Amino acid sequence: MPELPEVETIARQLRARGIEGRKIRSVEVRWPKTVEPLSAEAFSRALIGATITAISRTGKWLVFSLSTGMSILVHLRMSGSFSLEPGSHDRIVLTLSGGVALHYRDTRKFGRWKLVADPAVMLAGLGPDALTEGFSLEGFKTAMRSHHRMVKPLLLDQSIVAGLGNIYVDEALWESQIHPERRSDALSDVELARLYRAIRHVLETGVRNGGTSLGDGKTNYRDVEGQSGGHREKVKAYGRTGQPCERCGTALAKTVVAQRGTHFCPVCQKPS
DNA sequence: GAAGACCTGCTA
DNA sequence: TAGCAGGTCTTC
Repeated sequence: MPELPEVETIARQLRARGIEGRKIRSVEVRWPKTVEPLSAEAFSRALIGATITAISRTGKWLVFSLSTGMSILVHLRMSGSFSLEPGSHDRIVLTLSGGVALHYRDTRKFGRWKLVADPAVMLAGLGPDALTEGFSLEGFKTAMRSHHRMVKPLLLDQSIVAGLGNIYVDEALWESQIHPERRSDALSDVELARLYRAIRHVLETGVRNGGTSLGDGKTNYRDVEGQSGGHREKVKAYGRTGQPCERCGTALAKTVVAQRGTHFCPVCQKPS
């Protein structure tokens, strides 16, 4: 569930809650498959005594830098979240100095924690993070034109741009009025520029609003404070099937593109 | 490309 | 009860 804005919100909140600078006193791995590539025991041993020196984000990855020189890369996948309070579905619990406990919660158990010596190696397969300088209009145009693929699955491909997921891709395509099944190399200069701006805009707006969560069930995205994110009212396309397009009033449609639910305006976002 | 795997829980 | 979910990887 979490995409770039949700992961960024979590990183900021963990920093604001003073997780940086704390020492790891104990580690409880309740779902061993969450941890890679070590066994739960070896993983725990490697963490105990280390201090979390910094928390950052690249694409959808959270990076915990440790005083040992190692880093923990955390990918939340579909249902991962963090809390300072215990809850159901806690898969890893870190007890930190100062009486703080960090609870990693993950209902569906898809999330992964990787202990690595050099995060750059793991993150090397990613394209530029969508909210950094490295994500340039020229680079984006080149990447899109070097493939002959439908634009939606290409935007979901983290090696092109890192950070987009199903919600924000639908939002960016709606905003730039591009049909999700258009071929990436058939987009005009103007369309690519519009898409580039839309990507940055929807992600920045998502971050500003603290992320997006639809519905109310507990499988939805939650930030560190347990909140569902204020961006849900701002969504223009995702999950709005049958509701009027804010530009033209046409009922928004839902289809499946590359096995992903896809929301779009059949009038504003014309195929080919 | 598509389909299955990895998982659980909510909705229709 | 079947179908669906914000992600990614593997195997056709």
